[in-house]
Amino acid sequence: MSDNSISKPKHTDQPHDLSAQIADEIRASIVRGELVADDRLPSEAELSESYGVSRPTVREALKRLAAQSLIRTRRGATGGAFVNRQSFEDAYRQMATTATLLLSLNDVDFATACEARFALERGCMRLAAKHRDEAHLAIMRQEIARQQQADLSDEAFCASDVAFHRALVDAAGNPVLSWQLAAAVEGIEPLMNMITYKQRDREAVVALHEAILEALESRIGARLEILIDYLRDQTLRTALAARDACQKDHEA
Amino acid sequence: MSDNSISKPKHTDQPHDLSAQIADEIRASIVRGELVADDRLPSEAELSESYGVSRPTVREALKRLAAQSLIRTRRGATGGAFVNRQSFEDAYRQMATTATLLLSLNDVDFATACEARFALERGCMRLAAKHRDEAHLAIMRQEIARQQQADLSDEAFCASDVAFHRALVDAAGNPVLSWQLAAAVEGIEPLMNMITYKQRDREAVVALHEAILEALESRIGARLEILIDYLRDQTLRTALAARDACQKDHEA
DNA sequence: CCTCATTCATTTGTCAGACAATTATGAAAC
DNA sequence: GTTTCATAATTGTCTGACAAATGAATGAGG
Repeated sequence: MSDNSISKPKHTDQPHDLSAQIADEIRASIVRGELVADDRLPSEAELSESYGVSRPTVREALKRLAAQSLIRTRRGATGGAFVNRQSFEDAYRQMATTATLLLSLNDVDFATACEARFALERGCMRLAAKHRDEAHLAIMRQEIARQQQADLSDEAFCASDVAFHRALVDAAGNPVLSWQLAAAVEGIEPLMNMITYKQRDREAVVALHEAILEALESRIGARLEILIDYLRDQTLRTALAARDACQKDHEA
Repeated sequence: MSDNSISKPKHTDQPHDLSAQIADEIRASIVRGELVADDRLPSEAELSESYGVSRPTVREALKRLAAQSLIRTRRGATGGAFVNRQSFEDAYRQMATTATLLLSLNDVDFATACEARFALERGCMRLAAKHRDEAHLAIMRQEIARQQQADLSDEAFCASDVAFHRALVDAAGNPVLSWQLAAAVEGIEPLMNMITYKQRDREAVVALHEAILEALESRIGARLEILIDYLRDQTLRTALAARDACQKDHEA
C-alpha cells in the first residue's frame, strides 16, 4: 500500500462507450431524483430511438444499471425497466462483496482490516449503550452460549462471533451504521475464518463478550469502548500467533 | 424505517437471465482467485462459444462486470477484457454512489445519516491522534483558512468541510478507514449542501475545526472524540434550524 | 350481468450476421 | 535500420429477427 489516502475521484471525462454514457445519463437522472423508485423507464425501443442508438447498446446500458441494482426488468405487456428502491440488503450485499474483493485482491493485511473494523465498531458504542434493546441483549446472550460449546468448529465460532457483533452494532439503532459495519465485518470474515482459535483464545474472547454484554446492559458506553479495544488487541494477538504458526509449518 | 437491523442476504438462486448467470460465474472465478488482476478473459467470441450463447449475451454479462469495475475492456489486437485490480478509488466511488442513493431514495433522515457519519469518524480519532502526519495538518490548516473567507459560497464551504474531514480521517493512516469514511462523508454531502449556513454557524464550525486541529497536533485522542461530538451536535442544530426555516417558507 | 378461457399487443430475452473502429504485429519499402 | 503499410484480432455498434412472458382486451357461455 503506497498511499493511505484516497485520492480524489478521477474526473476523466473520456468518451466512454455509448452504453456507458447512456447508463451514466440514466443513473444521473435517478440520483437527481427525476426518476424515483418504481418509476418505469421508457421501453428499450423508445430509449434506442431517443438516444439514437441501437437496441443492443441500450440493453448493455440497462444491464450496467441492473448490475448496480439500480433498476430491475420485467418481461411482458406491462413489463419494462423499473427504478429499484435502494434497499439496505442490496447495498449491504454490494458493500460486502466490494470489501471482500478489496481485502483479498489487494495488499491490505489483516491487521489493517482488523484495526479499521474495531475502530468503526468503537464509534458505535456510545449509541449502542444509549439505544440498546432487550432483543439485542437476548441475541448476544444466545451467541455467547453458543460460543461456549467446546465442540464448535472454527467456522461456526466465527459465524457466531459475527452474529454477536452484528447485534452489538444493531443495538446502536442506526440503520446506516448497521449497514456499514455489517459490510465491514462480513468483508473480513474470510480472513477471520483462516484463524484457528486455540481453546484459551476462545475463552478470552468469550470472557470479553460477556463483559461487553454486561456493559451494554448497564449502558456504560465508556466501558464498552475500552472492552472493544481489548477485543481488538486480543484478536490481533491471536491472528499474529496463527500466522507465525502457519509460517513455522511452511518452514518444516 | 421499520427495521434497523440488516436482514441476512437473500439467497434466492432464481434462474436469472443468461447474461446474469454468466456474469455471476465469471465474478465467482474472480472472487475465488482463479482469475487474478490483469488476467485476460477469453475473447467475446470464445466466451460465447464456450457458454453456448450469442455474443450480445456475453457482452451484456461483461458490461455487468464492467459496471462493478471488476473488469476493463480494450479494443484492438491485444485487447479484450482484463480483470481489474480492485482499487480503493473505484471502491470508494462505488460506495459513495451507493450511500448517496441509499440516503436520497430511502427514508433515512438527515439526523440518522449525520449520527452515523460522526460515530464512524469518532472511532478513528484515537488512531488519527497516533498516526497523524505533518501533511494532514497542513491540509487541515489550509482548509480552515479557506473556510474563514466570508465570501465563500455554501457549496464551497461544504466542499472544504469534506476536504478537512477527509484529511482528518486520512490521518488515521488506515486505508480501509479512509475508504469507508470518505464514502460515508461523500454520501451525505448532497444533504449537507442543502443546508444554508448562517454566518454564526460557520464561525462555530470553524472554531471547532481549529480546536480539532490543535488536539490532533497535540495527539490528544480523547479530546478529539469530545470535539467530534460537539461538531455533531452543532451540525444537527444547524440542520434542524435550516429545516424549520424551510418549513416556514413553505407555510408562507 | 358475471366468469372464464382465448387471443392479442407489448416488452424483454436471445440469436445470427455484418461492418466499423482500434491496436499490435510483421512485412515491405526506403 | 527506420519508416510505412497491410493484416489480423478484438471490441463497439447496428440491423433484423424470433422466442418467451405477461397483462389486457375480447368473446363465449353461464
